[in-house]
Amino acid sequence: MTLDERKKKILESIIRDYVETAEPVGSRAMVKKHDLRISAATVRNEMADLEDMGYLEQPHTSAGRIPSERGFRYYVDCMMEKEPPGEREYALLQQLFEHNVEDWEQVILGIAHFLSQMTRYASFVIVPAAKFSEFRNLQLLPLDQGKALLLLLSDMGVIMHRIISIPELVSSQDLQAIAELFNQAFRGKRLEEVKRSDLQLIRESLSQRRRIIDNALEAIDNLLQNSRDEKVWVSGALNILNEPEFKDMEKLKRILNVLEEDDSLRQIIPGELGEAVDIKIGRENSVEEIQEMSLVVAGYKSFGELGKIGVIGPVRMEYWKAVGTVEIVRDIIEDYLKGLG
Amino acid sequence: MTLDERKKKILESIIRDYVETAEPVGSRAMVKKHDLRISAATVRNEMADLEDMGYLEQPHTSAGRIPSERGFRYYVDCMMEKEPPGEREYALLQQLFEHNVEDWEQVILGIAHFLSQMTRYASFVIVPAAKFSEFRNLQLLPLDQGKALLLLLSDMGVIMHRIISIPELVSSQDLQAIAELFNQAFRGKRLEEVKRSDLQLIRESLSQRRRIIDNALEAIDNLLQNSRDEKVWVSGALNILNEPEFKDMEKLKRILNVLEEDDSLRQIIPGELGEAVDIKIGRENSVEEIQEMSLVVAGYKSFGELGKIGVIGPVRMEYWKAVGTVEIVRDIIEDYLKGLG
DNA sequence: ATTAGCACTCAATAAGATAGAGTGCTAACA
DNA sequence: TGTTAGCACTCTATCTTATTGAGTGCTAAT
Repeated sequence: MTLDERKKKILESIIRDYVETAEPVGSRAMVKKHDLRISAATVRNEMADLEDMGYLEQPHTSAGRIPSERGFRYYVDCMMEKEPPGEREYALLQQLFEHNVEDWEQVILGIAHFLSQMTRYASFVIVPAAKFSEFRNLQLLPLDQGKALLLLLSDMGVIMHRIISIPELVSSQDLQAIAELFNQAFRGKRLEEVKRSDLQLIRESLSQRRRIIDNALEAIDNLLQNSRDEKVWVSGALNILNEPEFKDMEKLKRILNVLEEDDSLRQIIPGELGEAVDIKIGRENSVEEIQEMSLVVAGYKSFGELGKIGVIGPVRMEYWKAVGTVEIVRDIIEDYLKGLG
Repeated sequence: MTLDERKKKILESIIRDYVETAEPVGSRAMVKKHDLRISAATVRNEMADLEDMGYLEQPHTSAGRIPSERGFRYYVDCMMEKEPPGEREYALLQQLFEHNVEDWEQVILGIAHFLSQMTRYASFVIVPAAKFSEFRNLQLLPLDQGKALLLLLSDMGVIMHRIISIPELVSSQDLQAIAELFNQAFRGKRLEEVKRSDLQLIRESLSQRRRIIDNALEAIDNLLQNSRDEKVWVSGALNILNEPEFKDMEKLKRILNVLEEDDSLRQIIPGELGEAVDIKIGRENSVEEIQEMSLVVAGYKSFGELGKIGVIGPVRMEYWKAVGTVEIVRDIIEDYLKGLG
């Protein structure tokens, strides 16, 4: 289904006006604003056509037109030119790396935060689950008075550190020996492959020093159970307070609650992502609570796994800006992570 | 200024009704509800007195009365009996410690989260700045391919871990020697006392292996600069969406924004705290944006420093519940932290 | 194919009417 | 002297009714 140039022009004008004002767009006002060289009556005819085709809709008979979700979809697929962020924003984004003090998760979080500020929509990041990363190294370091630091490293960096208690009389060599046991058993394995039965095996193979082993095992076991899932972060959720479509308190509550709950978000964000930025408009989302919102998501490679970053905003979204910005941010993250390897 | 029994009873009734309904309380309805054994007319007289004394106010001449901030203050100071959480909640709270996998900051965060669920207000925690903790141990562990793990421990646990790059040909003994240098210089010092000049000193005293030292120093220096401040966490901020006094969107925005910004919160929460739970009602708060809210805060001892935990809600707050709950939660946190030592 | 003109529609706003909860005051009562 | 019933009055919230104005669809002329 392809539209002639004039219809396209009109659809685009309506979309841009509507995105800006959140009000239905009338024929007269539109002709004036964009000074198209046709009359309002002609525009009305074209609008009626576009409505028949399903690209526009009318809140009520005597109101202007607003783009339907299908209208947005057509625009996004066939007409949109993405708009990368300006020089100034780009420079600010780069600055985030100058004081590179944080660990990489923190850096990505910072980037996501900035993404929400640039777009004025809520942003989210999904960091792949640590369970997919590769076991590198387990360390047991003696601390004072019957305590030791258990340290677990994978190719993603430090995955866990926890202070465990040990008998008073264990030597640092003993600890190293125990750690070595873990290392031999697990080196190169993915964390998800480390099963409880493996843990059990180690326990049995080394029955002396049982207390240390037990404590270490318990910590690791807990880690494996609790960190199975990828991490989800949202920032700038309050941006939706500025959108007129959410002036209704009930709607607002529903949506903010969804944005606050990790589990809901995991469901919302598409599982598979291609190279290109993915857009879900309104009811294209399967989760009911956010069928009045749109998603713009990009995937990034993180230690061989798929991470995700994007924004979530009203259907009446500046897709051109959102797509341009998310894309750049994705590229920057990938570059950064590549630099870490 | 003390009130006779009847006035107290009336003030309390008004407060409880108003807290529950958020509506002005009229004489007739009140007499019926609480079946006081006096007539509405008498109550009206008493109300007029209480209004003269400044404990009640009238939104407009023909409305009922609502408690003034001073009224709440009187109630809180002279009449209130705090109400600890029920058995069931207490049990749930205890459960939080069963799967004690997290590090202690995470545990405290979990407790604060639970606090917001119990009270239905926003809760906050302030964790004292790491700069006050005592340097214990610096470790440099070799990883693969020109990388090492820098680990900084204080009495508060692991303060920092960061992967730094090192020349390919450094032995594990070399790393240990370097770490030992830091340890001798800093052991027992408070982090806040470690000055840049000290760092400089180490750098000069060991000019070979400069690259490792430089990288380590930079990481530490960054840490010292960036972790100066205490950490603030808020949870359950969305609870205020349920309060009728914040149905106005502008008010809501202002308040949620304050709750989201660490710096604003730091200003809001009183710096000094005694043994008892501290209550700030409405305009007793100095920060303008939250002068329609009340604070209930308790301090807890954390590694010798003062941490804070509490709730923030509308002036029309169930102070009795809030105080009871915050107090219990504070005690539980202190017990927990004591157990860590 | 385009456009001017006109009757019609409908939400949003304003203006007026009503109801109801609550007060303050007065006078009677224990 | 403290308490209470009664009553006139006040004021908001709500409901009704008009009015306005932006916008449409249709028809006829260009």
